[in-house]
Amino acid sequence: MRVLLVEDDADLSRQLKQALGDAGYAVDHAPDGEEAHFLGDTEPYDVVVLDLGLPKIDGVSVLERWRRDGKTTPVLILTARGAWSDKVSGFDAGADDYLTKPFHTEELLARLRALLRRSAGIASATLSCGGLRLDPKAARATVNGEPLRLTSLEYRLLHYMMMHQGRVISRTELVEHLYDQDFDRDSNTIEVFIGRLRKKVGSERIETVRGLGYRLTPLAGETEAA
Amino acid sequence: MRVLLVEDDADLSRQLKQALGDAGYAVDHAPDGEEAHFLGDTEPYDVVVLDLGLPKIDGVSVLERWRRDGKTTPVLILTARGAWSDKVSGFDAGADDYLTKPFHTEELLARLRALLRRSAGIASATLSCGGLRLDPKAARATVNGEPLRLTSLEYRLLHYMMMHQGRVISRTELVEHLYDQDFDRDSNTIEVFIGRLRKKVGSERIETVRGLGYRLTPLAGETEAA
DNA sequence: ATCCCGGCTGAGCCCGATCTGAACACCGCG
DNA sequence: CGCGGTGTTCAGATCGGGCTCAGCCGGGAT
Repeated sequence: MRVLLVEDDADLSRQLKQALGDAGYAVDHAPDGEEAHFLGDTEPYDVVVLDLGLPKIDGVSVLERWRRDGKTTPVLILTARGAWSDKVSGFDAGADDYLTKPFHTEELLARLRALLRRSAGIASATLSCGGLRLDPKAARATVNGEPLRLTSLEYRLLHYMMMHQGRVISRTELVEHLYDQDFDRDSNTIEVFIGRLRKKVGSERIETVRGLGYRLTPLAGETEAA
Repeated sequence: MRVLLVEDDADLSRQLKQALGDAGYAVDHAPDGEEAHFLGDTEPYDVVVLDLGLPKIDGVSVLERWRRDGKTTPVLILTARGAWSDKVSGFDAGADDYLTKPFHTEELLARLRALLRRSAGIASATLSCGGLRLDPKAARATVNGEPLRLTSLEYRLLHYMMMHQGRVISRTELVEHLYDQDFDRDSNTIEVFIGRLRKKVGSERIETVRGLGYRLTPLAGETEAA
């Protein structure tokens, strides 16, 4: 999952970037509204954390522009304590959730998980695909109850695929959502990781669709229990 | 589906051509307005991606000429960031959608899908013909709920036929929409693929109209559920 | 009844897409 | 500085699918 963090305070930015990274997100940071608008326009984020008090262009305007342009990416806004009106205008502009500063990092992470879940149209907190389970909160995955030992990238790959199971996902799309901005395009890393993941979750669960990408599906005999 | 990509920047062209190809389109590329106008006039594209900043003849003029000549092919224009006026004149000239550079490939693909869907006058995201279903987003087709295992060309063929079901489609038309410019005309590939497709979806669904082409129809007993 | 022509089909070639094992580069750590 | 664990690169092996070919079939015209 890839997140855009829009925050001008350097300390807080550093801290959040660290926390989000630890939580397994690929993070891009924009220190002002201009940069934020540009990045949001350019890169395919899964979710945005947007501070409303920003230099150059303020947060609400950025959000309004994105929505006017038809972007539906879920956005969580950060407001100062007591800045009630900010919160309202933020929602009017199309925010999906908010958090007032100061807040606990944990809470931010929890809300982000909820947003991602909602945006993927998934109800329950843990993702499942046949005998495969993934709990974003604990960053833990199991096959038929057996815990899986996944590396960070393997986990992120699986997470993304589970959020988009049933549909073909191109290598390009994977690269764009697993890594932040600068990444060498023509590399076969994704293929290698798909291979490694297959060894761990069972090859049959990840189907390759020649010329298009990969698709995660429950095994033939498995019933899909939501 | 066949798309004309009009873009002068060599790097971007290569990248987009790749991405569009990956997404299953047959792509022709025109590096300048003259070539664009010629190709658009000559070949039957399903959709056009048109950069407005072009050498020789500029994009807006090309678009204007096409529209004046009565072409209704959906056109998506690419504009430079902040080139507000370009976007406006593009719309005035008859563009169906726009995207400002730089943009994300996925978004381009999504918009193209939307355009194609709109242009075929089909509301739902999935095409259906009796017990046959095709979901372009997931790149997946089913017969009576059973998923079909289709190769890339089989899928494209079926996709095109479903978008024009009920009508006779000539081999020539198929060739023109499934392949890019240079394709050996007197080849029986289409027949071969029609054959393969019949084996997978049921021969009766694809009727041969001798001397004219093929027609995709629901089976006799099937009611067409939209 | 035969012939002709368009259409159908099975087999097989060939190339590029994909996979895979192993080596290499990094990094944090003791 | 050596080590374990990760991510990335590389090169060769493998595999699948698009295309061609040659021969068969069936309908309509003569």
